[in-house]
Amino acid sequence: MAQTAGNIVHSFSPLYLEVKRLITESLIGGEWKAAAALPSETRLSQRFKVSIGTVRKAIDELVAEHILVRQQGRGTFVATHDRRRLLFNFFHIVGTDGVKNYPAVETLSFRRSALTAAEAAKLHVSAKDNTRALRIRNVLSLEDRPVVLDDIVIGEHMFPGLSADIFRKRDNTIYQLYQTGYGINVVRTAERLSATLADAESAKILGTKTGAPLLQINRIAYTYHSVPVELRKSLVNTQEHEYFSDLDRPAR
Amino acid sequence: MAQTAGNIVHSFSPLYLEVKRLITESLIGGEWKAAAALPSETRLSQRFKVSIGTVRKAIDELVAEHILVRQQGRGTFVATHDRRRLLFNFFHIVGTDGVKNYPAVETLSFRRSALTAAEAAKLHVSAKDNTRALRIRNVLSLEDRPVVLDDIVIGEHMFPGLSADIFRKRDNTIYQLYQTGYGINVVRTAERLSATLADAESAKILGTKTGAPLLQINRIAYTYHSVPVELRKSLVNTQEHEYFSDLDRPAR
DNA sequence: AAGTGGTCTAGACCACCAT
DNA sequence: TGGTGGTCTAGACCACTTA
Repeated sequence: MAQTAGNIVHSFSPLYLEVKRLITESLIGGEWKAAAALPSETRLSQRFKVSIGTVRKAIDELVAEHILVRQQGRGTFVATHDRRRLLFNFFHIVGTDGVKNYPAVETLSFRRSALTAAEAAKLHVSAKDNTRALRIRNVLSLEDRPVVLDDIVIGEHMFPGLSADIFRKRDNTIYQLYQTGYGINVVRTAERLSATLADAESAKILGTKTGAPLLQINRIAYTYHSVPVELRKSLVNTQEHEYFSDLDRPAR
Repeated sequence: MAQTAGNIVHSFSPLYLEVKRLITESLIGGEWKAAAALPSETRLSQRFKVSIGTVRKAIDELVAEHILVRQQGRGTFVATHDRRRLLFNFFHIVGTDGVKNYPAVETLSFRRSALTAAEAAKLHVSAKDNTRALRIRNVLSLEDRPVVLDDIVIGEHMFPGLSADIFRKRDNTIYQLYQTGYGINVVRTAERLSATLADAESAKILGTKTGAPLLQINRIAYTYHSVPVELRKSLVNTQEHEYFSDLDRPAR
């Protein structure tokens, strides 16, 4: 990394991406935990032996990806999965009137069982690892009415010791628990949506009728390097709520 | 704009945002048409009497918003609404297997009628303007099978002279027609999704049964300064296709 | 007052494209 | 070869937060 202008080794990639990679690796390694301040840009530029502008460009990208948060005058921090971030980045349900609210989560069940072959493939778990699945079913309510039925599947190996008790007693978001309890930072999700009909069970839970139309969301949540962490199937009663997709940058 | 470091007037906003604003106004004014090259960054920096870095920062944002496209060694261009961009930025339907294809569009009807009060409000049209609506119904097919039923509503005043003939005979995307034919550049959309049931008419068009679950997408398309341009209601048969929402940056 | 991020400048050089 | 965008540096100064 001891490169100056006119002396770029350039095996392949620009310096700032290399710096970004190093910062990312430190994040993965746990050098800076959730909500912690990174060293100042000046210090980072000394550490990596690059100019401050190069550090800024690396951090720019991590901020754009919502992995880091800058606060002028205070510092640069590891983004946390608090309620605010959930609402802005990971929870895409709003009232038909456009109002966004934080959902109340009730855990209906917490079970362990085998991963199916399809699940193992999506979670990049080798079938011969015999990894088991944690299966968590939650109901999300808005204004005291059930709106979303979530079925979460995570690999047991990534969350050693996670129990129903720990899960229920967390005092923040689920991804916050992943982040602070297991060092797993969800940085991106991919979702596929379709329309389906409520079966008897989901209809009952969501307070609607069998055969009512439901929005189905299949989500894969990823941590750094696009490593899959969680599968989640959501069934949404869209009678009074909708899924919004404003493709980033809400206010321009 | 004759500001140098240490002599910033700073009524309120940073220089690069002012430059961005000026570039945007030139885009709105039609100084650079679709696919046209902007002046080089050097020339722009001379024109605005700022450093090249400041111009770059302004353009950075416009590129992030997909309004401009940079090509190293060639120049910076006004992004066009070609099929490629449609597929990556505005068409969110993929096969259940994840395959993305460009849809074939068939126009079922092209009508003129009054705007409803709700539509006028969403299009920021004053009720007393008596603006009429163009209502266009399209079926989008993938692999020769109908998948999406689109109902488009646009204000007649923004598209003077647009006829069914012109609409049908365009040889590119619909937003391309807006852009090159009427100088209206769609730069952003907001979508709200819900699940619904097919009525007899939509079921027939989409080749499914009455009462089948359909994904409904209500879109508002905006041009610069968040001015609404188009309302679009899409009904999607999600038997073999899905809506994807990968929140920007697909590959990280 | 000291420290942090944010803006702006100026200049050198690299990577890529068209001719 | 000349022009374009892309990277990197160095330094000055502004805006904001904390103490």
